[in-house]
Amino acid sequence: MPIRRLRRRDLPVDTVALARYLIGKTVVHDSAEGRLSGRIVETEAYLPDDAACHAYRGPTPRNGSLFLERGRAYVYIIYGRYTMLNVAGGEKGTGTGVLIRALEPLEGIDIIQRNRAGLRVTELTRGPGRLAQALHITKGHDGIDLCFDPSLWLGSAMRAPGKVGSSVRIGLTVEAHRILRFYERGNRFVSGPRSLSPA
DNA sequence: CGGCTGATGATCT
DNA sequence: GATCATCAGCCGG
Repeated sequence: MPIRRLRRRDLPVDTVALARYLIGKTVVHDSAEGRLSGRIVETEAYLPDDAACHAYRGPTPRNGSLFLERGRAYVYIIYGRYTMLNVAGGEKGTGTGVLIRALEPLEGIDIIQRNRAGLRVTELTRGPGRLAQALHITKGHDGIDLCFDPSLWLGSAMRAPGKVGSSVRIGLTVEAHRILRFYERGNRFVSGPRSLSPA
């Protein structure tokens, strides 16, 4: 299966549908060191009526990318050190998106490991902070168009996704009951406690 | 494996 | 000044 760039019209407008759609798809970073890529195995949806969504209280300098057309990257830093990659969703101006929570490494694992000595392969891209570090994604990518950017982009599935499970989202203190997290069942690169992600 | 905790700085009020 | 869409390290079972 050759990889193909996802077009904007491929992306479902509904954010929950987008979060499910992205399972199995590919994140590609054609970096100066070579191609770094991974298969998306876990996502979370953040909705307009959702107090956990960064856009919930309206636009600010940080969250502006969530209000762009779907397929734009929303990249921000949490806890002063971890970078989070999101895909903006919905119609332009809505303020909604999907957090990429875990990847299965595809290409560039040697480059990734060179910078993360001592970490097991399964730890490299398990979790949103880790995957951004592994693929060398930085706040400089905030706002770029993942449907057109030459360096960071979304690709078609290299392998068809397995069954998709769902659960509450991880790490939230508000809206903690909503079932808006999606993951590929049985995939060992999925983050969080095993009890949240039954095969 | 699961649970707990401290680190750490950008962001917003 | 408070709040975090997290993680690594450490400990117990």
